[in-house]
Amino acid sequence: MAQQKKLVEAITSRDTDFAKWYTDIVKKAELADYSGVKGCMIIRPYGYAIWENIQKDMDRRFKKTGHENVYMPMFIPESLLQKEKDHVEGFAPECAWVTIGGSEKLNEKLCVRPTSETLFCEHFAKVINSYRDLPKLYNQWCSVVRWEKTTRPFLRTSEFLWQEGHTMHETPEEAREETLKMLQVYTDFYKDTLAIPAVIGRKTEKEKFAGAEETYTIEPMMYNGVALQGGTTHYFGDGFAKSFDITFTGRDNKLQYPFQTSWGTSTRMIGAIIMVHGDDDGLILPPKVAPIQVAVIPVAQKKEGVLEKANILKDRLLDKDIRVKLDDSDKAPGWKFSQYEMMGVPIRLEIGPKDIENNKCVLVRRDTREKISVPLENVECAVNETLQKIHENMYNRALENLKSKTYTAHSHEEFLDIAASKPGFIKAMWCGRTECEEKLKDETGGVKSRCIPFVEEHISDVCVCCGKPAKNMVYWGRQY
RNA sequence: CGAGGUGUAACUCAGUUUGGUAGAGUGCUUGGUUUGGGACCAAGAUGCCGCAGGUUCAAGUCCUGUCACCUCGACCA
Repeated sequence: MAQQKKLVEAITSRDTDFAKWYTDIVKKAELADYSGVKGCMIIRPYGYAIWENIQKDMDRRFKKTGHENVYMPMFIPESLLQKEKDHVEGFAPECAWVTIGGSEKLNEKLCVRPTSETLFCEHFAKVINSYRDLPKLYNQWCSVVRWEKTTRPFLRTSEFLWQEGHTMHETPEEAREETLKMLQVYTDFYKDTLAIPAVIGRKTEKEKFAGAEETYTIEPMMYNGVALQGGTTHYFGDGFAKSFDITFTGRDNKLQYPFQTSWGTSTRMIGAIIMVHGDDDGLILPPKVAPIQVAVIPVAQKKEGVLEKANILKDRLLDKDIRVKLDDSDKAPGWKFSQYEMMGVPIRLEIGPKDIENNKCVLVRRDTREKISVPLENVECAVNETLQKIHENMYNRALENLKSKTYTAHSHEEFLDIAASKPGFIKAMWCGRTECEEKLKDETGGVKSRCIPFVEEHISDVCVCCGKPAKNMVYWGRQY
């Protein structure tokens, strides 16, 4: 019992103070550290390894859908950024500028990219000449800078790592299809790799991306009922193409403007993993991105044969491409148990003299804490099956949380009541006017429209705010 | 940008009221005993007290300035 208490003291309980719990985990699981520049973080090896696994998986999905990786410069000349009016208005407040090179003041100041639409457009203008050059399906892995006022590790940092896809198409239909296709790629990735369910749909006029015609979003719900915009895809029409004078000769031998999309996800996903899956004992990592999938903990490791058996176990799992770590440091086993739980390692294998005697080892699941005795000859099989089960259980648990914290508001009064008392998503009808969104946000102290889902339910005939005829059913909620 | 808070060992912090040898716990190093849920004994190492000025015989402590970070708001594709 005394031991148990110590464990709990290590991290703030997530029900007591979710924000504190979050930063405790980031630090104690060694995901990231603060740096000397406000809002910038150091992504530590363990955190970066998660990002590498995310990258690997996503990149495979991008390649499979025909995309190529490129790299654009990190600086955008002011004149280039200003070519598209809505875009520059949206981003100007959060740009960082370079005004001096060496000791010389620059003739034109350079923006450190907050996103790369303008750079891609400038390049597209050069390389797209004929319908035969289309589609262009590009993606870039890089970091971007947005001068944020309030920052939090992974969720909102001044500089963050991300991928941004930029594509050009011959027709609006094809570009729209791409926009939705990539939203689906994101949704599949969240579900199949991160074990995170989400609400997906279209952003309202007020919430859409600067310069976009349509913005789509994937909105997972954190444990505490708060939404996180987990990824977005945008359909630009030919707006940027016209601003940047990107033209091609069509099949009809006439000059035309191509249709454009962009889409992005960032290291913020690591924040989502923490906040969707974690518990009071620390991180719980989805097996597919966990840098360590199995921690082998020898017990009484100085006794003859223990380390030897543990090493054999490790090698056998390595042979099956399982990411495994054998911890043979001289820390006490109990310390190691807690440590790997804190770090969210999906499976722990304990092996000690008692096990060896019986030709077994103890397999412990991080998600349920269930302990299973496994015959040594079945280890590979048991581990693989359990990893799969953990993934499914994590997804189902998160889905249950999302469902149980989604409410329906039939009236204005009910909307305000839910917003005040129940953290989560609210489904409610909306007339389509921005002023109603603003009013609801003011009245509730921050509840905003999340998205208009692809399949809308009919809750009532009128807007939950103004009582005028309703156009859409909207998901509402607070966000990070 | 507003309000509040914090800067002292690797970490968490005490010491600041009332100026007088730089502290504790954890961690780290070495040796030994241990090992199935954060072990124990012994011996060690570790300081620009955020930074810059000032007052004083004497400053972690008082004064002025400055920088950084944290929390909460406002803002945030």
